[in-house]
Amino acid sequence: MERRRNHSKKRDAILETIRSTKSHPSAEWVFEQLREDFPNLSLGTVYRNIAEFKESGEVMSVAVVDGIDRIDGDTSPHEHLVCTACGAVEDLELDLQTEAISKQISERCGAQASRIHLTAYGLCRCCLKKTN
Amino acid sequence: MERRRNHSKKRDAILETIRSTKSHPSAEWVFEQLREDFPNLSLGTVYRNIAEFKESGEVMSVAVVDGIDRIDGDTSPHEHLVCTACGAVEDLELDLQTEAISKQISERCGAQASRIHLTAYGLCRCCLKKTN
DNA sequence: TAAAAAATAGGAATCATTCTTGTTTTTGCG
DNA sequence: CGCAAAAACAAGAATGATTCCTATTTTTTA
Repeated sequence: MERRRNHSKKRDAILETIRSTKSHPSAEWVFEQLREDFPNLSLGTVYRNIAEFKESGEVMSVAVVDGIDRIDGDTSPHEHLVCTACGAVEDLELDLQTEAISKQISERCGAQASRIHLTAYGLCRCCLKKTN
Repeated sequence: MERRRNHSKKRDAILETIRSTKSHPSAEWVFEQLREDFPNLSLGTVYRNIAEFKESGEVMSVAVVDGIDRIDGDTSPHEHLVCTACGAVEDLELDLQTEAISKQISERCGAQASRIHLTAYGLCRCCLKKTN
């Protein structure tokens, strides 16, 4: 039951902004980035479009840091590090056997996993340096 | 700088309730469970104590499902399944090489991971049956 | 038992997110 | 083109989980 979507400059810009960063932004951050190009952009529009992107699978949320949802425009399988000091969310590329994990879940629990998220919590390189 | 903690029946009961379930409850759920034994219990007290348990490492949050924080009184290393249909959070026991993963993170990113969370999203056994 | 410290109840405040409504933009069509 | 229907939007109100505040109660200490 796909609803037809009209073209929208703002929606395109929102998706482009999300895709062009590796910062795993919040809705607020996306909004701030676009404020210059679209002075009358509404934060609600950013939230609404992000929700739609999530439904269509173009964007996924990867973490909730300090109560704020952080999203990723890269939906290919990869993992994340959440820095418990500065709140940064970074990409990881581990050799995670997601197939084997899904199989284990199916066999042991009778459940069907559609996505496997691995999130490491700790100190990013920057914050680790500062503790020395 | 550990603050001295007095003894408190309610705090003990809150921790016991959290530890005695595998449902990975919300604060609200814990509150409801204790309402019978402590008719004048305050939801704020549950939140405050959960926050303290998190700080002391006795409890950890394992997922945010539909905007609600879900906690676990079992802080031993294990993984979770979040059912995208009914919102249940279940324990998994996978053969995850967390040591090797932490090592990879350190070598590739220079970061120091203190916890590795693996969360699978999909259909639990019950909800999977219903889709047949 | 009395004062000091800690914990709580109750309710107000916060704040990310969602919803509502009136307006603007886009699209399809004559 | 010009116009009506559909979709998208701005602005701000509403929601709801969580946190904060303060007066009261419980626990500890001596």
